[in-house]
Formats: sequence, C-alpha cells, structure tokens
Amino acid sequence: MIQTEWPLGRTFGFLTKQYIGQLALRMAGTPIERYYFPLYIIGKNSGKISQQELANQVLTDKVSLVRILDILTEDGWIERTKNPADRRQHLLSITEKAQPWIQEIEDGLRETNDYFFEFIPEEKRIDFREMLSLMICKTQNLAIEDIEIFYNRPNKI
Amino acid sequence: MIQTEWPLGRTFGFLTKQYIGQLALRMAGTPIERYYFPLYIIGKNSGKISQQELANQVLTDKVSLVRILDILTEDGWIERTKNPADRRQHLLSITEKAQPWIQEIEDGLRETNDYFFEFIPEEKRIDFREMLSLMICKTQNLAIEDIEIFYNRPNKI
DNA sequence: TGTAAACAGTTAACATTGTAAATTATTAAT
DNA sequence: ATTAATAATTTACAATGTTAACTGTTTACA
Repeated sequence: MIQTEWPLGRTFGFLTKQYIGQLALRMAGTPIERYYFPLYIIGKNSGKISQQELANQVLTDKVSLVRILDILTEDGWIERTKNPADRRQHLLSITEKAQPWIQEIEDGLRETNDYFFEFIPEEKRIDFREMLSLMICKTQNLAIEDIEIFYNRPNKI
Repeated sequence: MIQTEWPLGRTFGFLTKQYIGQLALRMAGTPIERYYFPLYIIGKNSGKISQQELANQVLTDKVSLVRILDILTEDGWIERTKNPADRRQHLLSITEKAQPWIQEIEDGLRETNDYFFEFIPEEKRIDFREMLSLMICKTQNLAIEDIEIFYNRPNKI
C-alpha cells in the first residue's frame, strides 16, 4: 500500500481523517457534535479570550472561525460579549449549559491522543511527540510567509 | 502554542497543510498545477490501472476521484479507455504531454518528503517513518468500518 | 487635536473536497 | 435466464479555506 514515494502529506492527511473519526466516536455520547477543540479552548479561557487569540491557538483562519462561532452560539454553547477595554474585540465565554462538558472534551481529546500513541512502542512515544513538535515549529517559521499565496490553489497532493 | 491536550489530529492537519504548500512551491516551475500524486500513480501504471484501483492507492473516494480525473483529462494529462477484458472498467493512462513530467513529480515528492524529514535528527528518521506507517496500518484495520458513518459529520476537531 | 493607519470582526463570493443516493452499463453467480 | 454485484458517473448538499470588501474601534504621530 505505502510505496517508496508515498507523499508524507498524504500520510498526515489520512491520520487526520482517522483522528476525526475516532474522536467523533469517543464523543458520540455527548450532546456536542462538532468543534470540540475551539469549544474546549474557550472553556479553558472563558471570558478572557478574543476571536483573534482563539484563531491563533487553534490555527484556524478568522473567517472560518466566525462561522464556527456562529454555530456554537446558535447551539447555545458559547456567548460573545464586547470587551469594554477594547470595543473592537469580542470576548468569548461558555454558557452554563457547556460548563459540564469542557472536562469531558479534555478527556476525549486525551483519550483519543492516547488511542493513537498506543499503536507505537511505549519507549518511542516521547520521541515521536517531540519530532512532531519539531516539524511544526520548523515549518511554521520557514514556510508560512513563503507559501501562503499557494493556499488558495487546489490542495490535493 | 502547543498545549498539553493539543489534539494529535490538529498536528497532523497542520502538517498536511504545510506539506501541500511546500509541494506547490517545489512544483511551481512545472506546467502541472494539482493532483500530483494521482497523476504520478497513473504515470507509473499507465494503461494498467482502473479508477477503483487508483482510488485505493491514493485513498480518495471514487466520486472525488471522478472529478479529479475529469480535470486531468481536460488539461490533457491523462486518458480513459475502456478495458476490453472488463468493459465496466476504465483504464487510465498518461498522454505524451505528461510523460516527461512523471519523473519530475517523483523527484518533487521525494524532495518534499526529505524537506520535512530533515527537520528531525538523522538517526531518528527511520523510527519516525516506521511509527507513521504503524499508525496507518493499525488505524486502517480498526477504525474504518466502525467510524465511516461519522465521516459525513462536520469534521472539525 | 485631527487624520491616517492598523486592528477585530463580519459578510459575500468562490473553489475544493467528502458524502449520500440514485443511475447506467457490465459482469458474475446460481 | 434472472438476480446480484461491480465500475463509473451524476446530482445534491455540507463543510472548509481563501480573497476581497466592509464596519467599527483604537493607535500613531504630525
């Protein structure tokens, strides 16, 4: 199946998809159906995080994020309030209804991470984690400004 | 930036995106703009591979693949011919025009892979590759049939 | 102080991808 | 011979990312 020049991007893409499926399976018993990570980050910074800060933390562009936040608001999980200290900003906070589920999301994320890490030998897990972090750091610095203009191209490898 | 419970799926997703950008940069000098990997696989199996076999090799669903092949055909890179041995199948082959670029795609994929691997220490690269392969194999068996039904859900982690 | 630039968020338009469901043509099973 | 399965296609829809334009607010600085 995996050939010599199987592109690494396909490997990452496939694992992304598998992760999404596994997480959905893990969270199936909760009333939350999507946008687990943004909601989790808002929950951990409730009332103190702006949309721009959230966009940076979850690496999602602000336009997509507006739509995600619209849906989370419609579904009653979050609220936007104007920041009195800077009235351009909307501070994000979770609702009462969302409060009990933040920990559940954290557990779900950790367990799903563990689910994937358990496929590799225990003594190599720290290395693996570090190598992924390294790749993210290095490519973040080098690539983003150079290649951003290509992101609107059809993105099939 | 990366927190304790940063979901692994986000890590993979980010690296997928960086890979796409880097590959686009590498291939910018060629007349081919997209669908490098499917075109490469067709080139390596020209006249001998059906759409279903290609879908399996590149892990893309058949509907998306029909659209991709339509575009590759419109752009003059590939041709479909009915398989005389099984007239349900369309055998895929590359055109004369595509022939000189297949090796260039292979080089681009290898160099882009190398670009990412060079971020991690040389002595750990084999391990890293193996761990990724392991994750793919293990999740492929376990997850697909269980979670396929969730794929139509909004897929934001 | 007044004005221009920068920033936060929103909206609209468009392209790409994935999924489901239905359809056509062909082959396999029995 | 008829039914079931397979390969490919088409249509419709949902989700995401990008660009560009826009509103409202704050900052910089002349």
